[in-house]
Amino acid sequence: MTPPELLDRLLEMHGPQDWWPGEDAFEIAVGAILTQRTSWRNAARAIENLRAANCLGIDALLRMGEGHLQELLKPCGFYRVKAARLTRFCRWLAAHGGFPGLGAMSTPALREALLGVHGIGPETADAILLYACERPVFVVDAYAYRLFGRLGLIDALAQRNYEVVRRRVECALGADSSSLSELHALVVRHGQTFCRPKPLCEQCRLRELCPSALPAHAAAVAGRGSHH
DNA sequence: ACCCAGGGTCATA
DNA sequence: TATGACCATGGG
Repeated sequence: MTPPELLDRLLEMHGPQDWWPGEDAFEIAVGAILTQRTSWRNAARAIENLRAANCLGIDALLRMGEGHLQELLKPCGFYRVKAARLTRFCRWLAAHGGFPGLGAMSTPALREALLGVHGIGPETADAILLYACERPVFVVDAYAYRLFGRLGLIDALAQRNYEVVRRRVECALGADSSSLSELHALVVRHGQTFCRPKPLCEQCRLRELCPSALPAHAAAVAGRGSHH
């Protein structure tokens, strides 16, 4: 199974996902930082706190005290580190002239610059690049490692290598930001519904994606018959 | 009382 | 290089 085929299958199963949930580029970037190892539900609560406090903007966010910011971020967890990360990102963004100022940078240069901001790692950087800047990069997350690994789409040796997985998908799909954003959104959706950390009986769905995946578990499911 | 969630950094071996 | 600890809240 190739990434384009996977995209087609996931689209059939779940339909278009309409990502990223965010009004503008800045809000999308804020969400990318706040949802680190955190459910979107909780990240959204923190974003709504910022909006209600009229602080969902680069200048307003930089003007408020760190303590106040931490209070608003509490619902999304890790609120002290996330307040610091958000502040550092805003300072960096302001120094580059906001999102319009980023347009002059090439995608590789912009990616390196984002990775240079303390608290922004590969996944957060790529989420900002793809969904806020609409650059053609693929966002690799825990769901992607899990699903790709179970599908045998990536070899076992490279299963935890971010760059290897990212390059593989980007080469297969091409520099098409809409396909790349749709695939990442679908991988998340599929992971939240069917591709759980610990295999459950919904692996029936996984077999639809790749009949040769998980032979042992597939056999167990077949032996038990259909659930649901 | 567990496990999980749209990561990243730091200390240690 | 590769694990483990840590950050912290909310839902199932």
